[in-house]
Amino acid sequence: MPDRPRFYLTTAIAYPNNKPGLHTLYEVIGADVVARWHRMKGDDTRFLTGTDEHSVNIAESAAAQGRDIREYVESMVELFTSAEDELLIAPDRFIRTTDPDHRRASQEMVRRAYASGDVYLGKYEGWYCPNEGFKALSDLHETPDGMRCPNHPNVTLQWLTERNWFFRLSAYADRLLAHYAAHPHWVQPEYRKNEMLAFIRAGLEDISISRETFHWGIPFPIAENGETSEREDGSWDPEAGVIYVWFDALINYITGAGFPDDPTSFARYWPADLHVIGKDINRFHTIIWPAMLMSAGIDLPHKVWVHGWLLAAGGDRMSKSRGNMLDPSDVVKALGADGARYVTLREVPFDKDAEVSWDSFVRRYNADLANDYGNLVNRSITMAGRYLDGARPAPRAPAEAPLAAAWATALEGYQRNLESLLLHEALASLWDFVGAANRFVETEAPWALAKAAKAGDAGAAAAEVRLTGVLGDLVEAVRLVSLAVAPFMPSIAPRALDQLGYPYPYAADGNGGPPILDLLAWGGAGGAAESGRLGTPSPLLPRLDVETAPD
RNA sequence: GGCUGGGUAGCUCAGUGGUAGAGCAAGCGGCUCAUAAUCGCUAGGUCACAGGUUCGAAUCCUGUCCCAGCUACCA
Repeated sequence: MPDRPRFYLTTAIAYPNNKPGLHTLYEVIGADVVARWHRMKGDDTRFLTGTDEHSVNIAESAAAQGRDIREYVESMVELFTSAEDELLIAPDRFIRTTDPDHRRASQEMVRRAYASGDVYLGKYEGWYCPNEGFKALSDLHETPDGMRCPNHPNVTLQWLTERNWFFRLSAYADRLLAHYAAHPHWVQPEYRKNEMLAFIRAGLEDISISRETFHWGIPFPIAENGETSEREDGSWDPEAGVIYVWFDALINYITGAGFPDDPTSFARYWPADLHVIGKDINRFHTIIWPAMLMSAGIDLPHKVWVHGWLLAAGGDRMSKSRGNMLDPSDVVKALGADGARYVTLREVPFDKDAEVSWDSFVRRYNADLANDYGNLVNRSITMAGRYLDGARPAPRAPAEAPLAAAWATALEGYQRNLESLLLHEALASLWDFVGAANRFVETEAPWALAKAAKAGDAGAAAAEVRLTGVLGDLVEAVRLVSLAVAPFMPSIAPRALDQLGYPYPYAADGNGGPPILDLLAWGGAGGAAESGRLGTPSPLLPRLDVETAPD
């Protein structure tokens, strides 16, 4: 379907060293919502998540456990794919840097940079921890006894020099600044862009892009003499070393689009519309990565969105070692996958950090999902079913339905905020409408109308008409909200539609079905709207006991 | 240390010169369709602190205190 707009988005690939916490998955949940929204809009959507599996630390962790690296990595990656499954994350591809096509992509990018004259042989010098390898200066402490690594305070560090390939990042400062000037919104939020601009203006140094002290990585494709390091039997000369981190990890975004094996796919999906990343890797994505692409003659992604973090009480960063992280499995167990997705994205603004806690999640779930939305669905279907004998009432025309105007406002805000990645604001817009629908019930008091309709007096017929109209509007409101929120709550949406007696036209990942904006018009249920019967009401999002907590 | 952003109701935050706002949590009342739900009302703030400009400052200026981010090779 070449006519459909395409939308390609990615998350940062995860480093599979531990079972992921909810703070790690936050980015993937947010990106999954965006992907589902585009799929439901009818865009040809490609969504990439994955794992970054090469590093000396991974190799050493495997060795420490006496396990084969590949077997070890398989087991670690499984933790990530199963966590994504639990949270209903639906990537079109889960890319692994150990995938064969990724190796080819990474090597091709090195070759291109070399061909552009941006790769040269030099020396990397730095503090070397015998237990851990080269250490960044920022990770070390200076003590009276010399430099020490925090993980091994009793080990004396050595200053070592290693032969290394370098990438001429320093040559790209002006071109990067020009790109920032020509595309003022390409890094968002704004303050994240400004940090990078300040960094570029301060001057860029070249970066090393190979290592010869460890071998768990993609073979560096170029030998010292500038020829290929591939040998006649197809193996790679270990003397050439391996590609170091950024020319490996960052490449995944183009591998995932089809580079270099599938030029047709690559032309279709690249440049990416959106990279969603965390603030800790901003520099790599908005300085190094664009320079690498420029060197290779490849267009730059349209937008990089830098999100913040979930913080523990007191503003501490979450981590396994601090013991303050939320286990996604616990949250899913308590709130359901839909509830976990909703509260995470509602409690944490997608452009800032926020403190979260088990209590704040439960409070948000109960207030928004159980009380406001879930109860609205339940009371609406119960009343319509009881007062109209199960026939689904049709909504009134927009001009006669007070809720239709409120919906237009809500949908506009929802869509605008969703498209600009303010996911928390998008939900707030939708929930304004949920509030309006609950107030509408109080104002119209369908139970009183139902009584009047049965009174058998002069007003009964009018009351009957009004009752049907009110309930029709209400049922329509529930349909609209439930469908609109589907990117956030992908398994609740079809259940809500089913209780309303509507079919759910989308696949589990949001593909297929008509463009969602058609269905989100007031009265826009299409052929399915014309007649039908209501399903059986059943609480979708049961209220939680506030005492519920893990452990 | 330098640069940037921020400190407003119990909690999370909006509010950039003109009588302090929202949501949640709390209290009271109404209603009964509903998941002890929902609707309405109430309470609660010397807007970090100290000066200054102004008829008037949460909002502008100066200083102080506190917090966060950035300040290059970790995945």
